[in-house]
This record gives sequence, C-alpha cells and structure tokens, in this order.
Amino acid sequence: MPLPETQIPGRLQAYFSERGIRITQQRRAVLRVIETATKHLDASQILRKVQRVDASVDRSTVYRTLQLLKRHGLIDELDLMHIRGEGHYYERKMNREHIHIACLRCGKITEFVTSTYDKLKQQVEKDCHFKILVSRLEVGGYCSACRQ
Amino acid sequence: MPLPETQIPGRLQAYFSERGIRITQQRRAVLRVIETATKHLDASQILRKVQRVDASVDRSTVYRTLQLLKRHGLIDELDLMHIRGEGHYYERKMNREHIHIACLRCGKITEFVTSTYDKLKQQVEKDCHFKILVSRLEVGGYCSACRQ
DNA sequence: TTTCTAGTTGCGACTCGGTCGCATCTGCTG
DNA sequence: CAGCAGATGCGACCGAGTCGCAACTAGAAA
Ligand SMILES: [Mn+2]
Ligand SMILES: [Mn+2]
Ligand SMILES: [Zn+2]
Ligand SMILES: [Zn+2]
Repeated sequence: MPLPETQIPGRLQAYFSERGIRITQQRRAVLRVIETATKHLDASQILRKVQRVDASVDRSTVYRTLQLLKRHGLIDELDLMHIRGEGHYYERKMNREHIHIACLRCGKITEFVTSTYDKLKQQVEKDCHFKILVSRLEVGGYCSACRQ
Repeated sequence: MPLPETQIPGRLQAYFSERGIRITQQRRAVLRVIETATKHLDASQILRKVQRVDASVDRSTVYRTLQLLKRHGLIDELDLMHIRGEGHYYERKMNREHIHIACLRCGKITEFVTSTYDKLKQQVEKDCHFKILVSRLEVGGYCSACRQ
C-alpha cells in the first residue's frame, strides 16, 4: 500500500513570484497552511489556521486564493465522499496523482498510489482523444477495521 | 470508445415494492424521471421534470427521494467537475460502472467504460483491504474538438 | 369497503458553502 | 518614495441542501 511522497515547502510561493503573481501577506499565509497541512483541509479549516497567523484575514480571501490555486492547477479539490457536510477539501497537487479511499463508517481517508491509475488515464487520453488536465478518483466503502 | 448500455425502466419501482418501501405518487414521478433521463440531471432539473407531471411536488421531496435512492445504492452522485455551479448530478447506477469525462471548454460530458477501471478497483480492494461500495472517477480537460 | 396508523409530504424557516460589488488598502515597478 | 493595478475586508447575497411540524395518504388489517 504505497503512500504518496511529501513535497518541498515554499514551492507555491516560488511559483507565484516566477509568474509575476502578486504575493500578499494573506496569500503567503494561505499557501503556508496548504503546504504544511498533514491532512485534507476544507475552506473553513484553512481559514482558522490562517487566522492564527493573521486574525484579520477574511473568508472571501481564502476562497479567492483557493480559486487562484485551482486555476493554476496547484491544488486538487476533493469531495471525500461527503464524509462531513457538502463542502470541499483541498490538497497540494503531488508529483504523483493518488486515489482517495474513504471509509463510510469511521471516516478514515486513505491515499493510494498505483501505476494502474496512470495507465487508466493514459488509456482515456488515447481512446477518447482527450487531454486530461485534472482527474479525481474517490471510492467509498468499509475499511478492514470496520468490517471487524 | 465503448458506451454504457441503457436499462429496463420500472426497475427502481420494482426494487421499492420488493423491499416494502412505500411507493407514493411523488416517488413514482421522481423514479420515472430518473429512469427515463437521457443525460445527467441535477436536483432542480429533476424537480422541474417531476412538476410537469404533478405540479404540487416539493423540492424537499425530490431531495428526500434522492437520499433514499443513494442510501440503497440505486443512483450515483456526480460533480462533473462543477461545469455549472456547485450542485450534484444524478444518474441510475448501470450494470457496468463508467468514467465521466468533462470538457472544461464546451462542457460536453462523455462516458467511458473500460475493464482497466474494474481492475483498478479490484486492486484497491485487495491491496488496501477495503470493501468498495461506491466509486467515482471524473476527469476534466479538453476534448478533441476543443483543441481544434 | 372502511378504518387505522406509520410513514410521507408540503411548507417555511434555516444552515452552510461559496460568490460578488465596492470602497479601501497595498505590493510592486519605476 | 510615488502611483496604480490588483488584492483585501466587509456585508449582502445566492443556491444547494436540510429540518421540524402539521396535514395527508399508502397500504395493511378488520
Ligand atoms: Mn459531491
Ligand atoms: Mn464538488
Ligand atoms: Zn473504517
Ligand atoms: Zn470540448
């Protein structure tokens, strides 16, 4: 059950300055939170963490920064099978794409990397004559612990 | 580019009566709409179609019926890459699971069936010791037409 | 057929995630 | 250090989805 590798922090900010995207105090804080996250965070969790650094940061700034990151393909947006509420979760795009596995009973989220996923995407690109920019595979069910 | 096969109508209602789930006028209408749909519908589209049969049916009844169908694993809930708004789309669960491919430019949704997807799910079940109940693979990008 | 009741519905109010317009502020370039 | 394009905070707004409750009805039982 291979796990995805973590990544060098500061990369998002580097990407911004390279592209001439303005770096503000608020954005720096949001990028930091996303880069140092150890689990999937939703917008309100990101906001709370950001506000521990700068309490004046507004909800809409977080949403606007998330939009920006999405537009540049720097983060992925996840549903995680709506384990909790209707909102979205976010994570840095890793070198290697991975699958999200959500236990519908205990709520545990597992990440899984496999070359079969890469092959499948290649097959879609070839057979459907489609250029994939973003992909998302989420599965829900029961983990081994929750089936006794 | 194989396409998923359609299915016999009346099945959802049959499932309900077999299980002793009460069939009401409103539910009958919602099931009909879902069974005869030729594309992915969101809750408000389903409501509008249902109301053409019985104008008194309420929004919340549609949502409650969708919940019921989800709980019984009779429909799948899709994001379709949020092509339009933040809501969900619904479709009858087919014999064969399929992938959803969304063109981010023209909005076209393509369905794609491949055994690689089945293999991938089997691999997840085996390698992660996980019992899959529901899965969803959505990809976004550009279709051949939209790349000239 | 009529009666009875658990389950369902319509309604209105509500929550929650996300967006937007606008006045103010600030990163950045010169 | 001045100027301004672009970003922020704020508040109002929107749409999707949920919920409590009184009224209604499907369908089993008499
Ligand atoms: Mn969803
Ligand atoms: Mn979504
Ligand atoms: Zn579990
Ligand atoms: Zn297209």
